[in-house]
Amino acid sequence: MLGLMSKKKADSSAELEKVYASLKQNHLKLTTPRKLIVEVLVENHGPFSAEDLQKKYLKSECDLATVYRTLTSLEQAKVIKRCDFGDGVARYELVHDAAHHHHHLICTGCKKVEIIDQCEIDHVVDKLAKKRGFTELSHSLEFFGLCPKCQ
Amino acid sequence: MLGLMSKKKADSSAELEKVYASLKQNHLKLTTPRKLIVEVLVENHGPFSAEDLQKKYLKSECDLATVYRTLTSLEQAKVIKRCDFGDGVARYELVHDAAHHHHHLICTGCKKVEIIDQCEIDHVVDKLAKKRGFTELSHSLEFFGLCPKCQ
DNA sequence: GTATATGCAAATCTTTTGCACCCCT
DNA sequence: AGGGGTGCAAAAGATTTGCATATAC
Repeated sequence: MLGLMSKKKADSSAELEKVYASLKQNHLKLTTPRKLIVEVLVENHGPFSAEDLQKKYLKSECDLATVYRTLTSLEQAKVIKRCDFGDGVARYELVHDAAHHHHHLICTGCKKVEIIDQCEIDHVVDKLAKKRGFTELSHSLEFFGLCPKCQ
Repeated sequence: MLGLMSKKKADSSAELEKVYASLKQNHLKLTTPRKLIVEVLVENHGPFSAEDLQKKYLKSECDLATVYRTLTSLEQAKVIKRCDFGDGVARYELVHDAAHHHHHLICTGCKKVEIIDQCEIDHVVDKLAKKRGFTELSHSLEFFGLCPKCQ
């Protein structure tokens, strides 16, 4: 159906190209470390901390300082967004289109992360934007609890 | 109407007593540093970081390490809750009753914090709790944007 | 060729911890 | 009296920065 490519692979490639285009728009050079990091973020479901990325996926291929600098650049380019799990560690994940907007449910016991798809917060955000004259609105919403196994 | 006390003062006293009761329930001693910190949290609208509290309200009256330890204890006793503004600093504010549940709208320019009262997230949380078998549910929700002045 | 990005090491910032002493209960 | 709480100093963990070198455009 999709020729030689699986559906998932095709999605990744398309996503990758979109990200590369964003980098170009933001005058960010397409370097090897950046390509590596973007690839991990596109192909895996995060969110990931800088250390996650470095230790699990990049090893010696990329310096930790570079990971931090790249994450900062990608966030400014709005390619990734930051998530706070309340533990003092910054985590990031890819921003997909509005349809893929989601939040997380983190078990405070085993730290497992589940995805929350249906969420009507966006309406609230829109109302706010109008009422208070704010622009560039965004929000951060995370749920915490004890999963069945950890109770 | 309220005798010698203003309405606000009376509220603070009542709130203070509630917090002291919580401390007792959690086997936490009522020490001078704790009383100072709780008083600030009850009488001022946060959220505050450990450094905010120490530099602005406590000065040399209480060591920074003690502020951190006290905030941790108060959070475990569910007297205060943590807020993440996405800058790597932990901030805390008093937990009032469910009726006073609220969130924040933080200007990414001037860092001013506004209060968001009307928010229907709690329904979503309840639905989640039932659907996925999680207990001890809580959530963190913060809004970010550029305020009219900073645009 | 030139501006930008990287690696490495050192610095910074936030938060935690060890330990001797102090003070609530 | 006794155990938790505090101050002080040192450690730990996350993130940032300076600088010389390397690389994308």
